[in-house]
Amino acid sequence: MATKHDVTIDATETTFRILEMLKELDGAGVTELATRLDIPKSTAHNHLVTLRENEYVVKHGTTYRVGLQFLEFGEHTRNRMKIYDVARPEVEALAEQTGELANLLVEEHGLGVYLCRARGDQAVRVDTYAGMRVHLHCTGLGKAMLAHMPEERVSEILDRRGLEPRTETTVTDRDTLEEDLAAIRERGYAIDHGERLSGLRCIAAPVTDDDDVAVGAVSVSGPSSRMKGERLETEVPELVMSAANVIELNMSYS
Amino acid sequence: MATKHDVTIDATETTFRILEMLKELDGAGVTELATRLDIPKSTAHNHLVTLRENEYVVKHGTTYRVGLQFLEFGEHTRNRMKIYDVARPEVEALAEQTGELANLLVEEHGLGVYLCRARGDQAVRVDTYAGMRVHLHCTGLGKAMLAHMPEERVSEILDRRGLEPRTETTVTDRDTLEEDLAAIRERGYAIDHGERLSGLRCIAAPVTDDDDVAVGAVSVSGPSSRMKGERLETEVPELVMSAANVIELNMSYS
DNA sequence: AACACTTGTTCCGTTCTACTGAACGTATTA
DNA sequence: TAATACGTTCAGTAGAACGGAACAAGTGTT
Repeated sequence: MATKHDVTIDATETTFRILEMLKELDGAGVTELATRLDIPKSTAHNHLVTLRENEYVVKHGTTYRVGLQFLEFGEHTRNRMKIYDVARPEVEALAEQTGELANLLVEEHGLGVYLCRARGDQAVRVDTYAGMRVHLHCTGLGKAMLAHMPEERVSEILDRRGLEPRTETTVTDRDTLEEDLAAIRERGYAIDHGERLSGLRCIAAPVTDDDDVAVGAVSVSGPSSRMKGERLETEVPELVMSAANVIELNMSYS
Repeated sequence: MATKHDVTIDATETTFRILEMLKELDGAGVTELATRLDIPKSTAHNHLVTLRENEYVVKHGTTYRVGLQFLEFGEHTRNRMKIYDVARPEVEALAEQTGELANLLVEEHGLGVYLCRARGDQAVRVDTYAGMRVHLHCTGLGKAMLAHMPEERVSEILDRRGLEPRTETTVTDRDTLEEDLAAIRERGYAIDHGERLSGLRCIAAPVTDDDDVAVGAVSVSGPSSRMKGERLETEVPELVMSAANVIELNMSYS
């Protein structure tokens, strides 16, 4: 009898499995897709034809690729987010003031999603890009947000996404994380000592709504060699918190 | 017997119809979607549940919205395009040199897709954004590309997409367009006298591959008041063409 | 130049599933 | 409290997605 009442639509799911695989492989042919996903060639083919006719996929010769329509989708939804509109200039200002890399993160489905980033003169080259998803527990940005979420939501997220270690400094223990979050609430900003990428320090402040619930976070990150002493303790934190503050104000009044 | 052999998958198509509608409405409830798309509530609901479980859609209270996963998709595919990598710095340089708005366009499914843009100090505020799709015949960028495409491909595109007028200066006649394209080939760049947006002039140069087929185009656009005389005739065209040239070279060798 | 191999595409029968429309539960408003 | 509007659940059925094999088209090899 399988699973009682599963309202989920299989055809749609295989379509997206195909799209994800196409993205991962950066283009592929029918046969390769079919074998990788363990579906008949004809099924893969039908889905690809459907996607192409609706202009979500392009076909160069014999290989199919993900099309740019998704860029339209993504850009469109991002542009309609108020926090993006408001925060972008502040993130750019942060990058310029510090010379480092500045980021904006929001939460979705229990994961962090980078909305935008700006590079200062000295900014490190790291792997982050707009749209990228990360676990919340292993970034300063994520911890800043977790610190300002209802307790039940936090444990719901941690249950679902776990506390996988990424580097040697990643917090993998629930109690330790809880202490960390308390400290963040106390001092107003979060620090990340290479918890996702070793050697990269990150200072992040939450952006909260009127009920003090996080709707996002902004950060400045740079190499440990530069992020230390007075700069790490007061200078950058103050800039980041003030940026978050400006964003909060502009979110309320407009 | 309906339509002989239609391999297209209906479920997938309704899923995307829902997504498009969600995008258009900037979020909606089950009932609203169902009535707008003329499908049963339960159908809409099932699709939405599927989309949410796969994290393509978010649900705030009673309204569903398009999620940020598509941003990931779009950004990812854009970043993997060589022309984007190569052209972005050149587009930024163009914006700085001219103080105006600079753009990069590619073609997909017979439409132009903006890949990136950069704003100079004086840059006008227009509606273009990355991922946006436009008809090729009514922009300088599009005409620059059409001028360097196989004849059959051009007529295929025009047949499919038509020559809809957007402003009073839009070229709507096939022969006139053909003359226009010949002139573009001759002089090396395209001019757009407010053919998509009145008052906006645009100078665009094609980026071609080794076979002289367009793979994209770059442009500078500004208000007619500033784009005239020497600047319109030689200064900006030279900058744009030289940028296109640099991009072509960097595309071949790397 | 013919062959073997791989690719994408087409075909058709069958099973399973996506759709339907009504009923249910729940929240919001009068 | 009643009534409206909403999202959600339910079960039956028509029909569509799937599966496997056959076909076509191209590629590289012998």
